[in-house]
Amino acid sequence: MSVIAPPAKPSFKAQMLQAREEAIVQTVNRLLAEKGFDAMTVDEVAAAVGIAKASLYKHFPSKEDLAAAAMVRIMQRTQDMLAALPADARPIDQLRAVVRWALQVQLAGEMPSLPSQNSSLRAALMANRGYLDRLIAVSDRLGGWIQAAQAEGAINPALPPIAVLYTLYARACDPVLEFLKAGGQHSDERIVELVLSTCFDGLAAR
Amino acid sequence: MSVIAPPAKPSFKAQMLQAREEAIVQTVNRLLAEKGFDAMTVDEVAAAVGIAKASLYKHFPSKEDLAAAAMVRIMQRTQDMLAALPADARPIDQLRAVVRWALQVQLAGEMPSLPSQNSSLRAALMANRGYLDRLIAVSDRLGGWIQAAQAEGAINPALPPIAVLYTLYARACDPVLEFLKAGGQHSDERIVELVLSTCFDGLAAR
DNA sequence: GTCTATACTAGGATAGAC
DNA sequence: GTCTATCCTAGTATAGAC
Repeated sequence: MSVIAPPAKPSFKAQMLQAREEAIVQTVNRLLAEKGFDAMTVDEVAAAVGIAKASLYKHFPSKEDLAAAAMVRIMQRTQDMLAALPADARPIDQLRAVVRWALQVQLAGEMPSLPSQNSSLRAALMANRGYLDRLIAVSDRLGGWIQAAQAEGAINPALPPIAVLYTLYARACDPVLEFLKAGGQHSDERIVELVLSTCFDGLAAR
Repeated sequence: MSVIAPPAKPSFKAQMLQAREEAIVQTVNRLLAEKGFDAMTVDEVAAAVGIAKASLYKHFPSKEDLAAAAMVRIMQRTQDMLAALPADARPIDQLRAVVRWALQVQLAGEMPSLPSQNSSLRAALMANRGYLDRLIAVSDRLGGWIQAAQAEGAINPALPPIAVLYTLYARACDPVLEFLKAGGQHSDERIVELVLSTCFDGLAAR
């Protein structure tokens, strides 16, 4: 141990480092949303960030770790978003707000798609404590609202809560948004409301 | 032109050829459902069929053509299924029957996932007449039922028909089924009914 | 920690004999 | 039309100088 006391604030150099890493992760997040893990190449990431590929590997030991960092980031953003919700709203409204936010993130091109079952990314994520902890925290929060909403009859009580949870996650990455946006006939706000409507109210008329 | 008249029936050799190609396409279809286009390798296909990779390329000029053949096949199966529906049912019931069938196909591991926006497969499909024609035919059929169902108030008339159509296509590949199946808590029949319910009736209680 | 240059591998596609 | 053997590109990862 050094006798010199460490500085209370991170050094300028460390701040630069962290800023660079944040820029990298942000780029990866966007590319994951655009093309998915397999189609995204490390060359591409390096070019977009504006550094050499070898430099990337000084920050992250593999492509999987690179992507995992972006996945941790989006889960963290989700947790932050949940924490910022007004605590006194009805559970069903909390859930609608969460889904609305996720749809907006997706339309902004910032929502990485769900890693497919046998992707090497899936294995990396399931071994990543930072990711798993956040995923569980988010799921617990949503699960609480789901059960509360079912108890007060705002969500169909015949549905297993886990099925509702999966449905919400899936809607956050729903390809329908991409299709509707490509059609170009509706504004982003309208697309969000359409998908929200089909998710909570279904296709059938009430 | 030969003076000899061609045989009215395809030769034994031609039948063998077609049978082999059908076996190939069936294998490709299964692998596309399991892993998707990018993760599926041609080596894998060849091994599963039990022939050399070079032989595959005698039948199909590229990996994209291989996959396209499987996509044409699933669209053809869809058309056949539509043709077999009783003509006198209500439009909403026709739509429910189609989605139920698609969900069953997915649970059977025979539904290739939607090709993502920038996949090389997408380009190949959009240049493939056999695929496009079938896609359009199916979409027209479904579109007719959607509008009829809206006219009689069985589907929410506030939804643009195209949004309903995209939603139905997306549900046919919904990752929720995979998740619920992996959970192992529900039978296949129950999973189908759950997803059908969330699709048509939504999450909110009636 | 950044770079240039390179090693290594997976995977799509082809040559050429039979 | 099937095979074995090979080519070639793309893409992950690393070496080594500064």
